[in-house]
Amino acid sequence: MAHVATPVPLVPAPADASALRVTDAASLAPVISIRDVKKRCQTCGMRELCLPIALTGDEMKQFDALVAHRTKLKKADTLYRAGESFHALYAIQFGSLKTVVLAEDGREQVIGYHMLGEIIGFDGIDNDRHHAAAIALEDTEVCALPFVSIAQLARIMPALQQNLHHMLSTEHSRAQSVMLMLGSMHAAERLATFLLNLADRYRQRGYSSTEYVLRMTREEIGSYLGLKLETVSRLFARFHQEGLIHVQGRSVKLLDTAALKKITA
Amino acid sequence: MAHVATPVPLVPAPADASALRVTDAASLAPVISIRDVKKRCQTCGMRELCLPIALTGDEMKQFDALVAHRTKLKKADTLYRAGESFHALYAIQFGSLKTVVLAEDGREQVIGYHMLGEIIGFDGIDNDRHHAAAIALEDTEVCALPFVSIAQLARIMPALQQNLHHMLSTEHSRAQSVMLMLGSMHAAERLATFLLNLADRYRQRGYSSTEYVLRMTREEIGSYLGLKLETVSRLFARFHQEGLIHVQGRSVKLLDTAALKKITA
DNA sequence: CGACTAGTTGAGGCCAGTCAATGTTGGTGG
DNA sequence: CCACCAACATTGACTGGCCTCAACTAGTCG
Repeated sequence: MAHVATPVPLVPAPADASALRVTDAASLAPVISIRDVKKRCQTCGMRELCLPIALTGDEMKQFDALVAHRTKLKKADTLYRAGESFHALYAIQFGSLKTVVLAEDGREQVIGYHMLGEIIGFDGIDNDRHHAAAIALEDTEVCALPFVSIAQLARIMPALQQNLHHMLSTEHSRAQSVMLMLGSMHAAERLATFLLNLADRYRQRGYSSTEYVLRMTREEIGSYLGLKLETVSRLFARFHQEGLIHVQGRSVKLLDTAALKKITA
Repeated sequence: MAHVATPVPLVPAPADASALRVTDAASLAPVISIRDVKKRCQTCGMRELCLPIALTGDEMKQFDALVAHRTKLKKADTLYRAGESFHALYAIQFGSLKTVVLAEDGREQVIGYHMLGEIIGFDGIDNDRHHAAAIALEDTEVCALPFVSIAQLARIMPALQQNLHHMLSTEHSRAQSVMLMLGSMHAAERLATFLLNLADRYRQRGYSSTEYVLRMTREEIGSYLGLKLETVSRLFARFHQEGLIHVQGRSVKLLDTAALKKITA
């Protein structure tokens, strides 16, 4: 069963006064000295995609200082649950997560698939509680960025403010695209859109855009696309047969992206 | 046919130097003096729901000063189109608008229905272009809030910054709910959810929550809900027959909200 | 008054869902 | 290392909900 991740301090927290309680959520709060966090934004491979893009060296240092801690998640671990109090955004260092919302009757729907370099948690800002839950799909590591600190820093650092606005807006645009997909596309169009979208995001990250490994089960993909797992499975088979892709379990190879693109339009 | 609205200055713009070109989009830019805008935030009935909530009197004045102009829209007028350059958010004074996104093949999907007191335009922040179009569903009036000014003011006015973040996040949460609806609900559940959502929003605005007039056609409602207009029409008839609602064209009266709520879950 | 748009209602078809059986994969412990 | 098990995936047969097509009505505006 999935359990809540207990953030692992990279270095044992010292017992002296420099130890700082970063958050108020007792169950999640690690006692950890900020000075002891080893990895820094300056050396982070993801900084090009993260909040501090376009910051000067000095600004970067200030931003770096507010990173509360890094959290390691194992597969199926929960980063935050729906209804849980919000205090931080999370930058994904590596790995991937899904975000899910629950209907009142218990049905759940995957509404997001997030990979390294992306920032999640925006849904908690408006009423200090998360609407969705975030669950790791594999071994994953995230940086916790306390939101009050970000907001504070954004006031004196226009570039950071702009980045924050951009990220919030990008999330919104992404959501709009998903709505378009769910509202007006057929099953095959949805899957093709999904496969091409993944290809694009892997390409942006310097990975192969034609060959990748899915991190979600057929059921999770189906949930994200508003389809049943059997439908997803059948579509994979059909695309494979038609020579558009090669599928072997979760390994996917796009063979004819032009044809896939044609399906989406 | 829908045509782009030409914002009507409330007072003829003077020809002197105080005339200020508020925007660069030539076709949309009204030449209007900021000093001549009559209505102020202080006297606006919508200020409780708008960006300046919780601002002090002095802060409110500063915010008020940045409101570039008010725009009057007739039914079917376009406030902004997809692809158009972004420069302002819009606060809806009265009336309502739909937001629509277009797929590459020309299909369009309604992704939002916005009423007085709401702020739209957030989708343009990330790459300075709007992703969706906003179209008036009736005679409507909006305040244009230049985004650079808002951002600037937010840096020195934490309450405004917080409001801005909240609004962006609320939009995100709303989008998540729509995704849940489109991805995992049946036709009847979707319509019931829609009707109850409208009831709630009218209630928040001090209107009747059990009796209201729809501003959208069956086709637009269907597009928003991912259904065809015939399906929407049939569902209205069914709900009516079952005594859940009373429908007469676009006038709706909710008779059994408990039963409607039950349908959604 | 005619033309047009919006809405209703019916008949029939198809796409995706449901139910069910079987195959495959990956992790765990003997 | 292999056997076992559970989770994941595939495939087939059938069903049903929503879409499509179509005819008709009601209301609106020039």
